[in-house]
Order: sequence, then structure tokens, then C-alpha cells
Amino acid sequence: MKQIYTNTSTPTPILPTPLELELFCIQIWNFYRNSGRNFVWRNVEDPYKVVVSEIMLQQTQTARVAQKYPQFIELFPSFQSLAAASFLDVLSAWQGLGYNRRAKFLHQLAVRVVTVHNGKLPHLPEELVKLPGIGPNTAGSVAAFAYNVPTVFIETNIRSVFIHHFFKADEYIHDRHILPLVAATVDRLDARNWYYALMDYGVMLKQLHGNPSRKSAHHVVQSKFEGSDRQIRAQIIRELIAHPGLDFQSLQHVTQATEERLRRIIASMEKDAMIFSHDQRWSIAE
DNA sequence: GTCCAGGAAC
DNA sequence: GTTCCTGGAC
Repeated sequence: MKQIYTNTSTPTPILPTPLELELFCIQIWNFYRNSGRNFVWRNVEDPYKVVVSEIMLQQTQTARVAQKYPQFIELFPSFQSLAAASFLDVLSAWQGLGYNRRAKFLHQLAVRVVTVHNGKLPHLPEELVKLPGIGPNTAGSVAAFAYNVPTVFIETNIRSVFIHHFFKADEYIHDRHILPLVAATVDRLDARNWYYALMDYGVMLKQLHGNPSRKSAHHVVQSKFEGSDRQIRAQIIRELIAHPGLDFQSLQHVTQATEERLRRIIASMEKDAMIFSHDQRWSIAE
């Protein structure tokens, strides 16, 4: 394999030989056997727990999820209990994980599963992606981890593994060039552990060689958090959890944002159905 | 400074 | 193609 996928005008994908793929799989399995990670959300039979963990793990480090996940499951142990809870309670339990809109999506997902799917999470990715907060990647991972379906999906660690092994001399690698390799190597009988193994191997690669996914065509440098609208939004959420029915002046005092900026941010949060106003006072949405 | 089991809405 | 969040590890 050498410099095959760099020409984007006339892609001539050449798969590695069966032997190369076989050796690759053996290497991943060996690593997993010796150095695989263990998490409380792994090898669980309850699809609900898999969904909660996968939504939490979107753009959030495993250590942080490990800290928050157990209490969340204790508070809301099932789709039914989560669906029946208020958004305020769900959002409160979410604090510390970041990206608060995920809490909204997860809450709505639980309602949909209970009301539309009779409390049972669909098995297939094509159905899973129709649920709020679940895109192609999470649909694939949920199907694999919850039901051991040999799906084909990519997330940041998997991406790193394939870039490191099969695209050493390439740059700006598109996922469409990686997916055939994922499909060719997925374990038909043990997809669940195979993807655990790939993720663990990817984490190891990043520790050892830096992040191979920086060569991905999809890699984006994260914008600064300090001083951003995101920071203001987070402050507003925390404040309205503690003090429902707060007026504009109070929010301005807490956030120290200009009036124009704060009005704009509040409007966007109302549009996201994160908050709502009543008589010029704001609260967490329901 | 970089990174984190991304998706929705614009 | 941007915007949403968090805070510690590195």
C-alpha cells in the first residue's frame, strides 16, 4: 500500500491484500487481549445504557463520562424513567458533560422510543439515525455495542487506526476511502469487541504518535471556548437551573455580556428549545 | 495550544 | 462550512 488515495479526481481504490488485512486484525486483537480498556458501559445488554453512554461520549472524554454516567443511570435507569422526567432534572444531571443540547436530544429520544417504538430501541442503523441526537456514527456504534450487529462506522479513534496503518504516506484522507477498509475487517461474529478493540488501539496510537486523525479531510481545529458564545450559554443554563424565572438584568449581571449579545444568545437558546420566557423571565424549557 | 466514542440546525 | 460545551491530561 503506497500513496493510493491522494488523487481525488480519479480515485482508484486498491484494497490491501487479504493477508495484509488478516495481519492487521491479528495485531488489533492481540493488543485488545493484552491492553484493552474496561468501562462500566461496555458489554452491557441494556440498549438504553448503550445509548446513554454513546451520546455522552460524543466529543467528551471517557474519564469525564465515567464520572457522570453512573449517577445518570441511577437517576434515570430506563427509557421510561428518562421519558417521564422533566427536562430540568435531565439537564441538571447532565451538568459537567458539556454540549447541553445533547441532553435535550437524549430526553427527546427517550420519549420517542417509549411512544413510537413501544419502549424498544430499533436494531438497525437506518432506523436509529431517525432518532434525535443519533447520526451515522452513533447509529453504527449503538447497533454494534447494543446488539452486536456488524455495522460499518467511523469515529475518531477508528479513523486514527486506519489512517495510521493504511494511509501512512497520505494526507487529507476522506472517510469514503476508509469505510471500505472498515467493512473489510469488521468481525462478523464479534463486532462489539472488534470495535472496542479498534477504539482502544486508536487511543494508544494517539498517546504514542500524536493524533493520526489530523491527516483526515474531516479534521477541524476546535475554536476557543474562553470568551465564546458557548461559554455564555453554559453560564445561562447553570444559572437558570439554580434560579428558574430569572430576568434579563440578572442574566446580564451573571454573564457580563453586552445587552445586544445577550439578547442574541438568549434568542438562539429559545430557538433550540433549551429555555423559554414568560413575562420577561427565563426558565429551563420543558 | 490540542484533544475529546458527533449531530443538528443554520 | 460554523456554531454549540467542559475541564483536565498532555
